[in-house]
Amino acid sequence: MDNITEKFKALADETRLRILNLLIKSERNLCVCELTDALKLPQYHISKHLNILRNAGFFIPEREGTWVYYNLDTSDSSNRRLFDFLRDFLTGAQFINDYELLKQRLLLREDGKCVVGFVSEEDLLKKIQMKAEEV
Amino acid sequence: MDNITEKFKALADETRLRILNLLIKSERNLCVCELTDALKLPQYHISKHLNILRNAGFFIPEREGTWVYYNLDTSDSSNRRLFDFLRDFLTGAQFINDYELLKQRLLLREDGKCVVGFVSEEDLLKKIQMKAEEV
DNA sequence: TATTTGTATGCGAAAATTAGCATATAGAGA
DNA sequence: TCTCTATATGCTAATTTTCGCATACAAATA
Repeated sequence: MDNITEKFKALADETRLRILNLLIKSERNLCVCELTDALKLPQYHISKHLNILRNAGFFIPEREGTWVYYNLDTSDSSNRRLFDFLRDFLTGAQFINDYELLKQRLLLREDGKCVVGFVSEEDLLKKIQMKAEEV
Repeated sequence: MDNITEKFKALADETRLRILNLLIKSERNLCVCELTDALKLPQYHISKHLNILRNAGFFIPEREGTWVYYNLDTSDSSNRRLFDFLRDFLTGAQFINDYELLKQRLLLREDGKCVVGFVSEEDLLKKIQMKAEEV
């Protein structure tokens, strides 16, 4: 299969576009549990789609302890162009909502790192409030 | 399904990328028999994929007698961006070969219109030669 | 109206993809 | 070493997509 065909096949799935949406808009690496919480899908579901995107050459994961962070691979110029292209088109309500939830979830990071595991949406607000009170 | 997801699904097939490749590079409308001959696939195969691309909003067909010409819809700005993007990435050997064959096939046009039906690759050279001798 | 030709489509089989569940792996810490 | 937590994967069923064939449709021509 042609390389570009494989890339487009990787893009032809709503979950995978939702994952890329979060990585593109947040402009930072994200760990699996953050993605899982933001998209509210089973963790194995996220892991599998991440693997498909990785095979298509969109990113290389980095392990840090038990956490694995996914970064967009912007060293490749065709990837950069594709991500720029995507950024302007991931405008649907779903994509916006996902990113809003992710931004909340990222408030729980400490020193730029994820320090909690899976957090349900209802626990998220409580934790954020607790964190705010700590300071 | 999100609109952009549908567009990417439409792009996630080698035959459909090969069709778009021909329309993008030739920068002109193409009829079904020209596409069929250039890609050397069954006519029903081409028609079905054309239909999928049409539903994704990439073009609107125009009938002229029994012929149907497919044009890229460049009135839509997101389409234009997408086609520009694609042009630079449809560089595989298959895409180049397809376009070379199409260029040959287009030599049989008269007054910018397709006037023959299906032509096998071996008949193509003969017809081109006959045409050259006519003049 | 009958025929020819270019194009489109209905339908079942085959192939590819995705979802769901259970479970495995990897690393940190007790 | 045992446990806990974050992540990955094997397997099967379900869903979706594609293929292949036959045939239908549309327009031109006789």
